[in-house]
Amino acid sequence: MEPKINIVNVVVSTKIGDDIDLEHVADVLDNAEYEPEQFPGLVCRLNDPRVALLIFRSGKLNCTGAKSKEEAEIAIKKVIKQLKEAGFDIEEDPEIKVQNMVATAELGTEPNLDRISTLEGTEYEPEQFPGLVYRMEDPKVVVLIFGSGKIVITGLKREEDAYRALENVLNMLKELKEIKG
Amino acid sequence: MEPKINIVNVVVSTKIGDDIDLEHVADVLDNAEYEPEQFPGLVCRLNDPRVALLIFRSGKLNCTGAKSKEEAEIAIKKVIKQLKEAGFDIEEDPEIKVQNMVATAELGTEPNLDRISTLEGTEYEPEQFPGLVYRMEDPKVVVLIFGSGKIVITGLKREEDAYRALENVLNMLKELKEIKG
DNA sequence: AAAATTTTTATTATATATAAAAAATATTTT
DNA sequence: AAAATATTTTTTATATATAATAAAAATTTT
Repeated sequence: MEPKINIVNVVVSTKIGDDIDLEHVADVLDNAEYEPEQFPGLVCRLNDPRVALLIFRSGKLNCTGAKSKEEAEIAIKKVIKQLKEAGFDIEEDPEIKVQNMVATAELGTEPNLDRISTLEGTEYEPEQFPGLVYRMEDPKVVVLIFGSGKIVITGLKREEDAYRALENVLNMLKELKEIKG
Repeated sequence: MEPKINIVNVVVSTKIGDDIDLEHVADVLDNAEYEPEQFPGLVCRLNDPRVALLIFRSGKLNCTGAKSKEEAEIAIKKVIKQLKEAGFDIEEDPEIKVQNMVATAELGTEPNLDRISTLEGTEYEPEQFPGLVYRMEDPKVVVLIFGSGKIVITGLKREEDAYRALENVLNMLKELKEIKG
């Protein structure tokens, strides 16, 4: 039985133009919110795919909330189409880079967080936050481990690293004799 | 369609004896916790029915967490049986009084809490607590109204008052034109 | 004399912590 | 004054606590 990894959030960035008039964009994009004194980026929310896009005056763009890089690309294409139709000078097929992914997984056992917290690279303050924070070196990600056995892996650039990170956590539990080898 | 009321908690009180040695009770009752410097009552938790009983030196007893008066009675009978078997001088069939009931219900609409908060008898401080507090005069209960349309009625002595309280809230919404009359 | 202690229960917003990009502003350190 | 961080926003899973409500009991503290 293969360990199951669920990608729950993908953050990507790209560049769709130069010196974009965000006030103008706010008028032509229907789900746009632009409050420059609060944040320099314009926020645009799509329902399908369900994501949030941040567009900056520089032409740089972030997309958050997608379940895959492909989903983020579809969302970005949608916004590009709308902006081109409104007459903006926009890059049609920009290079999209994954900046972060968040994954969830299950350990299949209920770990003793107090025992794990004796290891290096871990932080565990249950009255501040119920999850143990494990900063892994290779792959360079952060894993949140919960008493339920559920874990959250974040800081991912590639999906395959989620499997390596989960393997590392399982091996760590074996060494702590939390799981039979 | 009849409005649906769910009784989620019933608190009852009774008196099962006089001058009870709680230290002794703590020894013979298996799920008992007795920490007199923390609280003068002995706490006993049952799994079936799932309730908590507080027993006091005076012989007075509270039962919380039951879903009905009958469930509370069954729980109390169970504890009485155990205490009698341990040799305590205990009342076998004491009078049980409902002191409080908590009910939940649904309004069937998502109310505007800000508008309701203009009415007398209401308190609404969303950053302190998300529910609006409505102190009703007749029946004398407190209703918590949430933005989801779910409500909590507490301070109930009789189940029928829950229906009257719900009716009152629905009428109030009609007058505020939150619901079509 | 009044308030806190404990127990139960539904309700739900918010805070807590994690990573990452973007750019503008606000502190902080040099 | 200049350079260097920190905060702002967005998303997402995870899971705790806390906020307020009523009621009884008896003890301690205010």
